[in-house]
Amino acid sequence: MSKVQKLPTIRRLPTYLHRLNEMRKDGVEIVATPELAKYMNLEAIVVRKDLAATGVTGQPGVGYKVPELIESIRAFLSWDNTSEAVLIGAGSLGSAILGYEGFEEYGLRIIAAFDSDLTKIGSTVHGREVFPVSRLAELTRRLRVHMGIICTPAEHAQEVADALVAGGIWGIWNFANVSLKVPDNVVVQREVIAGGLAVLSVKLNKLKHELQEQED
Amino acid sequence: MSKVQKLPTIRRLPTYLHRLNEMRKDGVEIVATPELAKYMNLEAIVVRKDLAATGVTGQPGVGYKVPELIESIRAFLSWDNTSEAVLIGAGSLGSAILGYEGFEEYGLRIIAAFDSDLTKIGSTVHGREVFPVSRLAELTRRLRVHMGIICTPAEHAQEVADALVAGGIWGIWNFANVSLKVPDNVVVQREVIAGGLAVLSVKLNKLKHELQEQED
DNA sequence: CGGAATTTGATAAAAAAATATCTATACCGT
DNA sequence: ACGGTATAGATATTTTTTTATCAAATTCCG
Repeated sequence: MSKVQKLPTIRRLPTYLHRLNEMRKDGVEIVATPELAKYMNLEAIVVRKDLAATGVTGQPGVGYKVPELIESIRAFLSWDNTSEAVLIGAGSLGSAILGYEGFEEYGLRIIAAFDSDLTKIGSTVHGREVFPVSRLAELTRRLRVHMGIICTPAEHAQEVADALVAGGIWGIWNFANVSLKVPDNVVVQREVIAGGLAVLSVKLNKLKHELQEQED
Repeated sequence: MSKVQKLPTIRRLPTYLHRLNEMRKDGVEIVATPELAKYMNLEAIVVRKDLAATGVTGQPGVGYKVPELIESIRAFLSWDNTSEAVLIGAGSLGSAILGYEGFEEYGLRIIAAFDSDLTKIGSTVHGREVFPVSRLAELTRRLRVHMGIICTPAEHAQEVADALVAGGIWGIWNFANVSLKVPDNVVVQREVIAGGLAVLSVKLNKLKHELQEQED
């Protein structure tokens, strides 16, 4: 399985997309890189390169057409066709994700939730029915869902992943703080929230040191 | 304000740290890079470089001492002294973050929550009292807190950021889907959850194409 | 209508990150 | 004790990402 290129660009694309959707709603038809760059806290040339990576072209001296940009980014990320997912673990994090309405913008629809807590089963969370995890593999297969979002405690994440694999899953978005073992033909994206905290910590420390130097 | 180096390394460090803490709890005293690499789904040499960046040294032919590694990573990230934070927006995402017990491991203690919902004020969420946002600037200053975690809807994030800045904040961890305007002496780390989804989408698509090629 | 300012896109350069190679050190089993 | 295997660390190389430079296209303003 070969490697995905332009990782940093890919990570930035959803943010452009979100801003562009806002602009379109506001009736903006043309946008130039300096404006997006300012929004993103990036250099304009980074933005230009990112947009070019998706295949659009702009008009020199003018900018890019907002609708074209949106389409190009969505196509590049394969977000032009909504894909369906199941979510496992309807605790506080799972509920937060189920309640987040922005995912439609990102081509994702969560169609069902699973939990091991018997009191939750049969209820709905943000409009999705909660099923018992014992039915996860079966329903994943029957619903022909290709993505699973794991929001369980770390200690149950591997069994959930196994069930998803048994159900024929293609991709797993893993919010549990563990490394999952899956076959080669399944893609896992592990979300490590503390990664951002680490970056913030280092930036803060750097700032602190710079201020101290100024005092000298 | 100069740039932070070794970003990818910094983002990986919390994951090493988490695993190392588990190992220590299990009584493991020595660890070698191949093992960590397997856990991280990385090449061993990446791990060795990452660890070296924090300043530790290992024993050729043996590995690293687990406690030393932990200390080195924590010191590098300034996580050896717990720092305090306030959280704004006690909705589902805010609650999820308040309920996450792993942050102590990452040197972070959330000491208070704020919300604009009058029915929440005075109650506690996962052990933290909820204060009205109107008191955010005042309490931030009085509590001498240096980090704010924004979990409000996007439309209120800027006013919250302004209040934090007024309260003398140093760093903001922003989970709202907007770009915040803050003075130069305040660091913002924006968490874009959809970035991970974008990476997953691209990987999935790549996999799909590779499978199709094999069929030919 | 003309010149200044803006912006894209192409090309080139620099910086950062990942990967490879090699050497010295330690362990393990015999 | 010895030879095979495993590992860290130093150095070098390659790849990826970011940044710079410049020409061509467009707009705006006088």
